[in-house]
Amino acid sequence: MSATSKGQNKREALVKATIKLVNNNGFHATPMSKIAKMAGISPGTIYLYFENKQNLINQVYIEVKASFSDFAFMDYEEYFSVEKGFEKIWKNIAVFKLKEVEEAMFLSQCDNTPMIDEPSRKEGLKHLQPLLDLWVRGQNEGIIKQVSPYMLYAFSIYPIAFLMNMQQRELYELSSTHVDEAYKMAWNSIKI
Amino acid sequence: MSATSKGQNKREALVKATIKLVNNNGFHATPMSKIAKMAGISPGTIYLYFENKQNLINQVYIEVKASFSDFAFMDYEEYFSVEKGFEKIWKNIAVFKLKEVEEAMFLSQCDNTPMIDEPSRKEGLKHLQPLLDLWVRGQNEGIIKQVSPYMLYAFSIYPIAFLMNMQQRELYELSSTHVDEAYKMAWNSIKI
DNA sequence: AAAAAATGAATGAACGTTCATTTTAACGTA
DNA sequence: TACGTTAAAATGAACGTTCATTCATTTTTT
Repeated sequence: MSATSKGQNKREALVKATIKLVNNNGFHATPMSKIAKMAGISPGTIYLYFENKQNLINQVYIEVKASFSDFAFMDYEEYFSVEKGFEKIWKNIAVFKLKEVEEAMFLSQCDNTPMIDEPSRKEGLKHLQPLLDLWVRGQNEGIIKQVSPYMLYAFSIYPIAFLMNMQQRELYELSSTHVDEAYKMAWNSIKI
Repeated sequence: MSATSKGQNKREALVKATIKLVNNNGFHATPMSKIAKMAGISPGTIYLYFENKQNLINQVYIEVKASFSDFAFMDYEEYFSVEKGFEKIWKNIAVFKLKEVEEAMFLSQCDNTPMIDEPSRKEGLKHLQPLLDLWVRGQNEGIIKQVSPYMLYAFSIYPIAFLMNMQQRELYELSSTHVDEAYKMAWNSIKI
């Protein structure tokens, strides 16, 4: 095995361990030593891949956010109708949040916490453009409500995070019927 | 000034300081010494009011949650029509989240973080019953969608937290027009 | 003068980070 | 292939700092 691919493995292991431990304990309550142990390497080795703890968390955030965005626009094409396009993206996001729970919870924690620095936050926001574009198109076609994209996001996408949270705390079971219900409510809240 | 009321003041100062510092730095990155300093007392004195740091944060969470709930049901009466009742509660919550930003951000961080222990989380959840009751009544009257209260909450109440977040990060300005828009979207998403 | 409240220096444990040392991989030569 | 040499990667004990918590002492109240 080449040094590079071995390096990739350790980096990957570090990222995975960070996500899991931060989910369970929070950023400042997960020591580098534990991250190292869970990744199966020595504490010192972390610093071959990341500058320091803050940099580690920022990088992990950016990467998870990117992977989320990739997932969100999987199989989405710009020539889709506004309604079909939205359905595709919404359901992608729902699948991600309900199946990739570790990553989704990690993002949710990062987004509601001062643990990520501002540049990395900005970096993570870049990828959502296609959805914004879709909404503008929908507004031009008279299909989507003429309100700020923040409003559209708040009422159609953001609720998924809450459902994920409840599902995770085992307060609520989201069957595929429920997901369909939820999608209808989401679409209903943004369509004219 | 009596010893009791002085004690209350110190306790209050501690609670306020905790909220502010945890908002800015996160739970584990706010030392007891800083909380004490901001509250204008000595570190040791904290332990006259709270068992330890975990207990402090749990208590603050429970109290802020209670104050949020009180605010949510201010001027609400059970004899209100479902629509009027929901509007009252929704707008109360909106005012709280947009005006009492410190407390709202604190709750948002607590709810997305492992910093609060499970019993305190449960404790904080108790107060929302009147809203659930209202929804059940609305469902019986055929006004409110026949879906889980989690779903109703996700699509009508939870979005306010996102708008608060954006407002706080100065990415979005929520005028009273926007609040009305948002209310209509919320009502629209739960009514049949 | 006694009791209650508050103090803040001291304690010991935990953590992020470093770096001298060891281990592993890569390469060149015969 | 086998061996010796060099470079790269990884290690983990040690360092310095920070922090939650305690308690002997001081200050305030009764």
